[in-house]
Amino acid sequence: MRGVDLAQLKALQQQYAGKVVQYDMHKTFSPRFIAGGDVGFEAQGTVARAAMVIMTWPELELVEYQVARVPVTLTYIPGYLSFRECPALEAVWQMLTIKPDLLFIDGQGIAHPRGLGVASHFGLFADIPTIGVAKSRLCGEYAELGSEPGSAVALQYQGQTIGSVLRSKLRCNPLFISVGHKISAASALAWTQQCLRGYRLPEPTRWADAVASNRPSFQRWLARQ
DNA sequence: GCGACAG
DNA sequence: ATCTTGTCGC
Repeated sequence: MRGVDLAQLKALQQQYAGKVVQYDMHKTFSPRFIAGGDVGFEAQGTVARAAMVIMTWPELELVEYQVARVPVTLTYIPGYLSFRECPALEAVWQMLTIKPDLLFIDGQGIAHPRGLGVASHFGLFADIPTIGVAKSRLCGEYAELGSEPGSAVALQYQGQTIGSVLRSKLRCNPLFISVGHKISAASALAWTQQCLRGYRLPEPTRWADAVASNRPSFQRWLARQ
């Protein structure tokens, strides 16, 4: 699962990062469908399992989900996650009957050493607005965060603000929100907050994770269908 | 050289 | 990410 030249992937990241759009293409857009994407692994890490869920806005009701399994081509290397997960995400994306207007991806967007986390990389591929929602930090520094849900501080890296650190839920570790593609930093944070429903993760990401891991919450949803 | 390091 | 039971705190 190696055989690849990291210097070459690094050059690709620098090239792709220059194509990322960090502002709202449609200032007043009101999405009809919002999606969530997540990737898990099985068979001792040799197979990537990507899940994507489609939810209505503003109800945030699950209306479609798909799962794709693809052979892994690269081991996990911090900073190169997108090359490991994008093939599987691209596979589920093709399976979707409904294409979303906005997509949340589990992982960093531009909050990456070279500005190309998986949310940005996949956003360029799908060519739609994407937001990166990571459960931990890859790079950057940030000031102490308030304990109240909703409090947020800037994530800075080399003198630049690359994202926000958001306390989405009381007594829970914060989320690292960043622009994926075709959206502004302010919108990325605002849409994340608008998709919160009492849990640490915004609904799209939470359900994508539930589907990818076949969690009880998803099983109950299936039974009610 | 040493420590950090999305999922 | 994944392997996995109980357990501490609200």
